[in-house]
Amino acid sequence: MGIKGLTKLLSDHAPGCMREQKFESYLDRKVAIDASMHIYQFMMVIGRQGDQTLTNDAGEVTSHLQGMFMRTCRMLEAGIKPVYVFDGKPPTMKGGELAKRKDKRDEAEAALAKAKEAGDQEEIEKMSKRTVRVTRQQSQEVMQLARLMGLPVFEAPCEAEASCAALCKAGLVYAAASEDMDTLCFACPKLARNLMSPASQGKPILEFDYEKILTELDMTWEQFIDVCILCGCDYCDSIKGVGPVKAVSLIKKHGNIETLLQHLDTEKYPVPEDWPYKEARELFKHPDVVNTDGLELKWTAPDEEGIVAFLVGEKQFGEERVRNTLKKLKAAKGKSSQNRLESFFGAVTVKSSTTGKRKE
DNA sequence: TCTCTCGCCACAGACGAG
DNA sequence: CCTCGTCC
DNA sequence: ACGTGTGGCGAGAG
Repeated sequence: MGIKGLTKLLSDHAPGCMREQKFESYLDRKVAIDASMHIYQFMMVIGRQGDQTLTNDAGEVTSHLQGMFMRTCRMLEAGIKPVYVFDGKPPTMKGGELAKRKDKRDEAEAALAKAKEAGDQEEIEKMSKRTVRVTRQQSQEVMQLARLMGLPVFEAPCEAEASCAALCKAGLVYAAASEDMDTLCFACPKLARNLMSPASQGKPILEFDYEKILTELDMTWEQFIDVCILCGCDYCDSIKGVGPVKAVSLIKKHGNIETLLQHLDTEKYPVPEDWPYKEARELFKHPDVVNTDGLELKWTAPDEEGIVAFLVGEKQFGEERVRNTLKKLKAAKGKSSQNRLESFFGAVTVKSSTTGKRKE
């Protein structure tokens, strides 16, 4: 997923749309998150040895729950209020892209089988990462966990990113937190990247401001979408020889893809046959999303016993570990509201930002 | 020579004990 | 600080 | 039962 080279394009042509933010500034902020993407990544990485993952005795994979439980706790601990949005059905337009990926997967599966024969551990690990799948049941388990933790949860009718953008447009969340630049094509007012990286890499949060993108590029929404389609998106092929640089200059010159096509040297730059750029544009402009009319988002306290029953009872997590994690969460809750009060009354005491030692 | 695109590769969590 | 083993 | 994003590097075309 994504628009090829869009990050670099924006930092070249619209640097003002990007702003670094402190992690602390997200205290008490609501953000929409594409949960499916996170699940997918956890499945690839957590508890891996060869092609093994974390499982309970019944052989059910638990890597996704381990990852999501920890990450959700970290967010709540930091005072962030996440909404999880899950992917629905993929748009039919992804067909072409899909076929390609299936081929790649089949290749990886063959390579995996071969590596197993040969007992090549390194190759097994590499290939098994490329054949990861997230089942419907696994997604639903994460939904169940998220609800137990008191978060609002949505199943998007189609792509999760589009619904995240819709929640943001409706003012229900401050930003969509995603690594996927597609989100901006849906006119999402604010996109936050690296939201969870302070722990992993120490990168600051990077915000993209949609209005500033249009202002600095001096383009309309439609023109920006056309640039993204030319750069290369999931919905259709792009023109060979045209990348981010030419995409911007061509749209600046001609205004839209239709006009551009009339002037393009199709000898040098062959346009794909049956190129459905109009349909792609339509998907960005009018995606199928959750209905936000009269919608209210509510966060409630985690249901500790419910979580224990699920994770410990069914999935064989260590009870002490689970309860400990939830305890830390409770403690942090008091602290974060205290911070909020302090800043409300003007007592700006942001001190221990680096090493959070517990108080004596 | 420089610019741009493309293809191939690598990589990806979070915790806590020591 | 870090590396490394473990999480299920 | 659909499935990534990113950066780096070198090749090749213009």
